[in-house]
Amino acid sequence: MSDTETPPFRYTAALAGDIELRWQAFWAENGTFHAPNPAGDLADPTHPRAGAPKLHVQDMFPYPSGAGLHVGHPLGYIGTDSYTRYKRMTGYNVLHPMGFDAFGLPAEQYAVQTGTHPAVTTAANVDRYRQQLRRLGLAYDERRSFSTTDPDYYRWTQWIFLQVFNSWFDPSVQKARPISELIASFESGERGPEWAAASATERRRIIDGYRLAYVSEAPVNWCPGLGTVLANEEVTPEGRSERGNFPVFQRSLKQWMMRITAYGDRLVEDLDSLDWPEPVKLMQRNWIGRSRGAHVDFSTESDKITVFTTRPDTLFGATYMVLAPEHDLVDRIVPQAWPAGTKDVWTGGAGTPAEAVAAYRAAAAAKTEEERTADGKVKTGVFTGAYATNPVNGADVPVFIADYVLAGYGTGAIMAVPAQDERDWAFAEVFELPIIRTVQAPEGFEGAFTGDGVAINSDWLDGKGVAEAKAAMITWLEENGKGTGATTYRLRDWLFSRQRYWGEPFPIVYDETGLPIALPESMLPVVLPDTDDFSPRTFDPDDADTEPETPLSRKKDWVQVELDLGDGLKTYTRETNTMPQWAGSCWYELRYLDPKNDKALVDPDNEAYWMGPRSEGDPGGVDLYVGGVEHAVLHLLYSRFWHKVLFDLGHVSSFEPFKKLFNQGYIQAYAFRDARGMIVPADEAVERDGKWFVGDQEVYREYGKMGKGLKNVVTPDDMCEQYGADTFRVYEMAMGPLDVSRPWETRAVVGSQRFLQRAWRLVVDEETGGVRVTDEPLDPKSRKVLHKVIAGVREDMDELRFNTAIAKLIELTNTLTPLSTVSREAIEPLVLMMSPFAPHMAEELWGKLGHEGTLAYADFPVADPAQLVADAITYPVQVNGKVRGRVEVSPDTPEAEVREQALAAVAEVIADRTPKKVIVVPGRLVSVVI
RNA sequence: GUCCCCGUAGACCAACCGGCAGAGUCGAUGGACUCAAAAUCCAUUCAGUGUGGGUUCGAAUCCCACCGGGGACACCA
Repeated sequence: MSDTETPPFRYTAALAGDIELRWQAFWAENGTFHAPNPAGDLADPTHPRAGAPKLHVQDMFPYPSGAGLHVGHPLGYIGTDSYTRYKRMTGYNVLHPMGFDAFGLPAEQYAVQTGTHPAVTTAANVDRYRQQLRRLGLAYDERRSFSTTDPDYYRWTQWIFLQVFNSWFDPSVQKARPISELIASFESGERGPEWAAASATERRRIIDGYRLAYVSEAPVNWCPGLGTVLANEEVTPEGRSERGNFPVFQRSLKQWMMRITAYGDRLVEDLDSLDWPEPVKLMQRNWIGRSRGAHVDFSTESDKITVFTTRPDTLFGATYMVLAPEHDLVDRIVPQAWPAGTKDVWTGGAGTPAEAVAAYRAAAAAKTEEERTADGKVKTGVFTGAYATNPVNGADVPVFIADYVLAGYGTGAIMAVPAQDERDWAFAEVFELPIIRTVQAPEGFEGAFTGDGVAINSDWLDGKGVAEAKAAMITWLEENGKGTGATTYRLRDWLFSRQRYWGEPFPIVYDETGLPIALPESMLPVVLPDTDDFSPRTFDPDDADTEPETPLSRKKDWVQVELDLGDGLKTYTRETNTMPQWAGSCWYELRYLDPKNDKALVDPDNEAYWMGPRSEGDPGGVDLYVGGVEHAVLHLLYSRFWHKVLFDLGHVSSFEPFKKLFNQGYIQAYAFRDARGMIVPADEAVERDGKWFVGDQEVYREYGKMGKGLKNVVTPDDMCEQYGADTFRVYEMAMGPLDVSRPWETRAVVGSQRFLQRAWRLVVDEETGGVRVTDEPLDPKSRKVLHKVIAGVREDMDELRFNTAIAKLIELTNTLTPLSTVSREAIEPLVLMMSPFAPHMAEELWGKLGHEGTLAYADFPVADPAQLVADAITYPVQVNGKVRGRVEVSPDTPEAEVREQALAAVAEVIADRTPKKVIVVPGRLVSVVI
């Protein structure tokens, strides 16, 4: 291409780049996108939006990787940027911040690989991300940006940890309360006499048992390959680590936990107050897994076995019991020899119950999780030799162990009711156990009946429906001391410690008792000590018998610390675990509100303004939160939990962090393999006659994530270089609805560039650079189009339908293009409406149209209702569903008149037949039935 | 296996509460400009809505079944 032949003032990538860098500098210098707070340092009563209605829109912040952004990453950011620019122009005080989630495993692993300190690589990555985002013209209030690794930020992460540590959950009010209130209640003696008799250390231990953050020795997910323990949420159903895909083993280790289970009910129930996609709500409900039912006690000769059941109404049909193989009671109930009546299939061929149990346990332990849960697998198990007594009818039922009962759920023991449970049915068939129906199944029904029906074979329950029978049975159990109503959760407490370096240190020390002591707020932040020795101790991924070792524990001079915590100067030992990656992202939405506040996490006035509830029942929270569906459980559950704790303790007025959630789609890309199956660079593939070639070699197309592995990465930098940021933004927004995933196609980007070029040309003469716009009024027909487009664009913007909004803007541009004069009446609204998507070009044109400064606070165009009324309506006239004619009438024509004209228009088709029915749909069509 | 979402021109996507299947983009074809090409501009092209039923005056839209794609859950008592 020769520059001399391109018109000198054409909107090319080079010109776009020039305009874009200029406006980005302007916005930064003038603080154009600073949002005023009601209180504190960021308050600004002179700001055009001070005191205006607020709108808090947020993206899930990125984890800055070494690879930088590809074109898929900013999709949501551009969406929220366009949306918030629009809302700002309609009068809102918009908060649209961006930060960086920079602690965590990947940064540390990258650092280990490269031998560079994670602080260095993280800072470099954050820097690069900032540059890339700035280049796209994203309108962030940069004063509110932070990384979770900033000590000023994680000081407050640690502060929240202290709040959690210094609280307990009071079930009587279903909320967290300060631990001091619990201590006071113990000291008053209202919680029994043990307190008075307890030593100081014992008292601490008692209290520690109530805290929302606590240390416990419990089975946890130990991942030798990563050298750390993991939360349940971080382990895949296959029993491997979500990150790195290493084997995970159950080990009993001493770890920090957070009592998220206390919030199970509220985490389920408050979902109803949220405007979230249903699938995400469902995933959270599934994960929490609340079930209501009863604990029922079955007695054996020596012990009592408590089971959890959701179907206490079927107790009369319980014909055997099953314990998880690991259940504590198994060894105690196993008798010396098989009792009389033991069937052969029950013994697994073993000579004694003890041998059978041992053999079964060994076999179960050797199985992988996949084998254990394999679809359609036959039930296995073995008789323990013991019998228990069904509390409702005194029947003796055999007790089995089987791996279909999980140790970690409920009590690890079940009563088996084969007639009403498919799993129990399958087991009963294998082990020849009796099946007694206790719910009337439909005629001819085979198998376990889990539906609703009338109780049968159940003595005093007979005739009751399932719900009624459940309630009656729970009452009976409680009155007879055989059980209680109970609710269980699949959700486990949150394993909160990691044996890694790159995370927030705990604000915790230990004294000689080995019990944890919270550091006072005045000692925050506990700064992560610098070290060259940051590599975690990892192990052979398959070696379960290894012990985690925290990198911080090697830093002896840091671990041993002299402090005065009220008892004079003493030596303490620091906690050497660090917090999990989720900690920093659990509350960042709050810090954006008041990022510089060093007195409080967030000033209450600022929190109430940006996130407070607006009406009764309103949970408050971020008005719009946009991000990928992959955070449906982990991040969104943890942050809801922390938010509720902060709410209970009075630090925030909203009881949910994110009122509306929107899941954006993904941009994926084609990748190509040659005949040998090797990936070839996607940008070298050329299409010919429906086939793809690199040179003369045919290659084969597939579809997947954009990434190095598939050699199909396209970066925003490439796009800015080739087309400019505005073109890139318009393309991403125009290619489809924000929530739909779609393939990237670089060659289609030119369409968006052409659109911007046409719009540019409406204002600027490509040869002279002069402004072509006149003050002559627009012709009436185009005016109608203009107002129709304004009305449509507003509607689309409000609903986040950016693709259709852009289509309307293109339509308007295409309407104006052939006109001989370019009227200001049309151009100014067009420029304003384009500005959310192509802000740099719009600013530039706005200036050329004679305006000073930025258009960021200009009023978004409003449609004139008078212009939205059509001059004439053309009614298609259908006869028996087929269009047979048309009539054109003025919009205010009465229905009867339309009907008459329509019938006249199709008189020939109707001929001498009599219409059975004539339907006039006002403004739409006329349908004649003959 | 169960549940959820989605199938519309060659590709990406529109079509509001059931009312004439097309707003926009790419591609393709033709033309203008050019010595030529690129870029740009103008014009044209193309589906009857995954399949089969049903409801309705009228179905892409609602209902049922099936096919295809994507996602979630998968012994949670």
